[in-house]
Amino acid sequence: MSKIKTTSTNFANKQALADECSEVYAANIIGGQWALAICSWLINGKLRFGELRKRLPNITERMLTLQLQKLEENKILKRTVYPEVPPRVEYELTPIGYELKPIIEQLENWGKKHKELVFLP
Amino acid sequence: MSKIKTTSTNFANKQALADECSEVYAANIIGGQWALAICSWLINGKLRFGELRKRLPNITERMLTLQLQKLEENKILKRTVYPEVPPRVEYELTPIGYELKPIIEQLENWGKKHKELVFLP
DNA sequence: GACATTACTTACATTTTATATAGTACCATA
DNA sequence: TATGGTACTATATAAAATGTAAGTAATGTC
Repeated sequence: MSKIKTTSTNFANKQALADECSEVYAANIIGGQWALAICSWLINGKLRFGELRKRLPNITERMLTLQLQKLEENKILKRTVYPEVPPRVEYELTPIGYELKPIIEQLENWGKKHKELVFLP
Repeated sequence: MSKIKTTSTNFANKQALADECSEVYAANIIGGQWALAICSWLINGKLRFGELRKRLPNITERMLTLQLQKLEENKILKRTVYPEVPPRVEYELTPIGYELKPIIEQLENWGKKHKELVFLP
């Protein structure tokens, strides 16, 4: 999809870190700008492309497509195409995708706590 | 520190998402290339600048500095300068920083599981 | 035959993030 | 006076991620 340079230092560093640090590896998978938000929505059940787009008001179709593709490649979600016109495509978390649920919940709690700490006197 | 354009669409989107999604907000804080790795090391106790650098073999001093500054700004870690020559600077997680521990552990477990799923037949 | 609908592609521009390389300040010690 | 160690800073460049705008395919309905 998007072209990454496998000869770059950045690529090498990312690989090396991900190899020895599973938490960094995990963060690389769900760390895209929209990836976590997409997963958060899908935890409540499958959604169509257009439904996701509505729930992420400012996302462009291109970005949504890219993020969904990346998540599909990483086996976080399953894409189902129905042979209809106009097309209908549904996205659903895989089992390993659903296992992100407790992590997302904890991130949410930590985030709320951090916000209070930082923004309130 | 690094200059972000507060007038960009990207910035606006990030803000909007982080505002309504605390998990995305959290991911933005610990999602830097090296940030999570730094936190992972500091969970075991305070470290000096040079010690961190040794533990992250490929990081440049500039990157380490930037990430540490960002983490300090976000109150994830505390920086202590000792008035000596040559200088000695220690970095230590704050209480809210230490609260990342269970998240990091879960991310690590999930990452390991995901690796098995993807890389083994 | 023109049009609407949905889920994408493609080409290109901009913004953000990361790396490379060189330099600085401080002062104790040689 | 020169050297060494530590934790940075400055500037330039490369790479990656994100955004903009336009198009495509398929087919049922008007």
